[in-house]
Amino acid sequence: MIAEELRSTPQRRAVLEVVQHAQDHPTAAEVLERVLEVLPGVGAATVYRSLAMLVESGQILELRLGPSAATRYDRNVENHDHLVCDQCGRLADVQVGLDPTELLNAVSSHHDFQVSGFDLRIHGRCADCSSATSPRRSTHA
Amino acid sequence: MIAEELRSTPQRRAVLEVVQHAQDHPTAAEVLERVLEVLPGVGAATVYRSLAMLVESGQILELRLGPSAATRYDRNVENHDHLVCDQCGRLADVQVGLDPTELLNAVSSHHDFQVSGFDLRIHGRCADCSSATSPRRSTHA
DNA sequence: GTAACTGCAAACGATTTGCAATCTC
DNA sequence: GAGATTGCAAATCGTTTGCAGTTAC
Repeated sequence: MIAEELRSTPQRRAVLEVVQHAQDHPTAAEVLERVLEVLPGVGAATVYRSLAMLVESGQILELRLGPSAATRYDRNVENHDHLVCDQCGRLADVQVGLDPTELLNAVSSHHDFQVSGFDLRIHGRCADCSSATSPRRSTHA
Repeated sequence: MIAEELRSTPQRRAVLEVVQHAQDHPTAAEVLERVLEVLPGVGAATVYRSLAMLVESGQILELRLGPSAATRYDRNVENHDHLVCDQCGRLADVQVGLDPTELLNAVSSHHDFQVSGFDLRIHGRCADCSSATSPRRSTHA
């Protein structure tokens, strides 16, 4: 029952570094790619394990889109929301500035649910996809 | 360039029926299971294809949670939000009553993004998981 | 009649896991 | 030195795809 200690290894530091410095929302594969530039030889499994650990400890966020799309990771832990293009799957951060603290508290008591946070996804079409003539197939679902 | 017609088949009707009558948020596998009770012999691929089609035509919603969690489907297309238990992955609908129409409009113009809708996910721990002594591993992430 | 749809099985891609060697505390 | 962590490879699992036969319109 003793809490396992979380060790600081070069791999974990590199993964965190990569995600925190990313300007986009990289997939695990992209994170691996970038980590490899700094720490050649790192295994994919290690990256997956590190990402899971960072998500669990709240240092980064994970975002899933369509059924067969890879999970993406987000450095920004500040309250912010996401713009999701349903057409091409592109992801962007937005600051909507919602503060539904009261609502969340209400939900919490009404539903016997311990709220830890929330995530607002705004769906639609990005500029590029809006201009496309007749959208039909979606990348993300 | 002629729009393909969408045919009404017993399989598609069954899939829609199952999702619309579900009280929970079934995965594709669960939908298949239930469809099989009514239409023995249906193939998994058909269920996946039907679900994708229903999502695309806006008749049902799809929800993805953790990295290796199966996509779940939601019959409720009305504006509503979700309670996501980070511990066991359980999902529940909530009516938070947010109406960020103005915010969304602002986002739309600020970001050159055509908003079609939004999805608020409230994370935390459900009653069952809250009572558990020391939560450690998460089902969904 | 014909194009769309189905079921099957194989293919895929993302993620996870088992394990021996290695490294951190 | 003990136990956590790593890298590799194999295993999983959800989802997609190719194709020949079938069906809806």
